[in-house]
Amino acid sequence: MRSSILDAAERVFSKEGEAGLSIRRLADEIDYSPAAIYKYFGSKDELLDELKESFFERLMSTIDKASLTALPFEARVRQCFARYVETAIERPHHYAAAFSSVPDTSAAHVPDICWEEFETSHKGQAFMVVVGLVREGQEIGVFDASFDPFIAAKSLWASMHGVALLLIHLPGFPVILPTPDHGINTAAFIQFHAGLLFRSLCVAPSSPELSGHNL
Amino acid sequence: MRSSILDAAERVFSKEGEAGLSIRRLADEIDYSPAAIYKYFGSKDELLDELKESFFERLMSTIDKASLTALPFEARVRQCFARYVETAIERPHHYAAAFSSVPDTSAAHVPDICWEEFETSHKGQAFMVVVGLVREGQEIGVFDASFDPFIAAKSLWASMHGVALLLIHLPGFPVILPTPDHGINTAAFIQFHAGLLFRSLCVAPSSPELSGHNL
DNA sequence: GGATTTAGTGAACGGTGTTCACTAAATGAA
DNA sequence: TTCATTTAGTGAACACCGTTCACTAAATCC
Repeated sequence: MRSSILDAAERVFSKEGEAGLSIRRLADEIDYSPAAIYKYFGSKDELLDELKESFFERLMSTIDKASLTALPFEARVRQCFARYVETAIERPHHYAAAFSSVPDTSAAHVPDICWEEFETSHKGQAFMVVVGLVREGQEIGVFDASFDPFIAAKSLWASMHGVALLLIHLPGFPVILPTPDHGINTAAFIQFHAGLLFRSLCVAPSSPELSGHNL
Repeated sequence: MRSSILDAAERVFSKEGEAGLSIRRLADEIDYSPAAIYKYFGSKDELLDELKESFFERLMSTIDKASLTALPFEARVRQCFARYVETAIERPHHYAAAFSSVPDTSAAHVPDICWEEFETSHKGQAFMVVVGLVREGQEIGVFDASFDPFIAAKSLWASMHGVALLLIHLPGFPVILPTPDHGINTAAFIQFHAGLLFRSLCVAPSSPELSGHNL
């Protein structure tokens, strides 16, 4: 029963996002009264959180798996990057909704979320994978060792995040360009961006042709 | 009258975002009936679009002004980057809302928005400023000339976007870190990220100390 | 079999965006 | 000035929304 609610919610949310998902419609879909849902979920937000959580689990395991392949270092970094963005845009509503709340600025908040809390979250685990990659790159001498791996990882994460969200929110990005010559498809753009990020951490960046990924 | 509605909307939206902004509350605030608002705006969305539009005008003129300063090239690029992100997080609800719609994937959309349309929008103009910076860097021999300036500009934009949104949505980012040594404030993080982006386009990247901005 | 917990309901409350027939005031023309 | 017409603004309603709560009916336990 509980899972049939979640299934219906997942189905509707994937297709139409938060806008299309109402308790009443959900109840209709599973042939129960709206009030019935509240026997299994405290609120709509609680239900939504569960959807997002299970999506983040997928996202997390995706990037984790990508980081554990036997590929050479650069290819592995690119793989992580690409899989992250691909998974995000695969379920645009999930990814966008997971970063949709704007915390109240008026509250005098000393760090609202502490490290311990963050570390155990799926976001935190995925973040640590990136930190690990930066460290690895530094250890094998490919990345400049003077970067703080945590701060560098945050930059990388922010950058991936930006690509994912721009692909989600801007239809036609990255295709639209003044002349057709500049056209580039999504996968190629992700690779281009990954190359740029990799290059930004290198001691002596590779050539901008980006390891043979011609555009 | 029309502008008094917009003023009230701007006031409420800045503080509480889309969640706190209802037609009825707006009507209350300006001592008119809810229906009165529909004499001046076709719908709530139309009203919201006007708020976002005027915000994007500010954002656009901010980055434009930053790109026209007499600073040396790298400092100017950093300035553009920083001003963009600062302006975005100054009005978090505006910036986040401007990128909140998830287009319907089911629609078989050939480019939903074409270049001509994009070019004349404020987003498009800001984007062209970035393209111009990339070109300038290539002309003076600082940036690698083999990058397509349009594609590179998209990467830069996506990256800025990601930093802005992560700062908006994640309270405590970029502060939270496992040990206090790794702590970094927002302004410093923006500069760090700008340095990384600059480096990623350079022919021979500067040292990772990032031109003296110690962290 | 009787008491008790549980699943599920229908109706309501207060909220939302939006519409529409309506009034009352302002405007223009004669 | 007077009458016609446009305009600004309203109140009530519609169809939604999330949520609550007294309530029934079935299942469970002793």
